[in-house]
Amino acid sequence: MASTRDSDFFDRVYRVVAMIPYGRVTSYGAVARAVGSEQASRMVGWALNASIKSGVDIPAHRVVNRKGMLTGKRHFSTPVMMQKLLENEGITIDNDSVVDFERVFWMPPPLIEDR
DNA sequence: TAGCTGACGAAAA
DNA sequence: TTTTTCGCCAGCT
Repeated sequence: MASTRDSDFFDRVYRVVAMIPYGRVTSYGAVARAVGSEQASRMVGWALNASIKSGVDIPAHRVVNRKGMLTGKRHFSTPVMMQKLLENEGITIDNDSVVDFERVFWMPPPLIEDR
């Protein structure tokens, strides 16, 4: 029943990030909004960080801040890893920022408590 | 146990 | 227009 909120916030973030399409990016705020806590944008990044440490395989590199800046690249194995992954998907990065950000931006739908 | 930090965002001054 | 402050929630020390 309804309820998948065993892990609460983090689990929701994982799910939203996991559904980001290939070659697309989204922002922390957008994810936060999708999970129901628009103001908790800080936690989104923190959740991704925790996910990496937890071994959860999610495209965290597709999540950038509101400006399209790769602020979270420093948390990856290497600072260039995030940019490299994005470029590998056809996204152009310039000065640690996503070029045509609004064009590749993907707005996550409201998370439906499935399961 | 209690307090600080942290991958952001938006509003106010 | 730019800079600063507050809010958010959970994990870590």
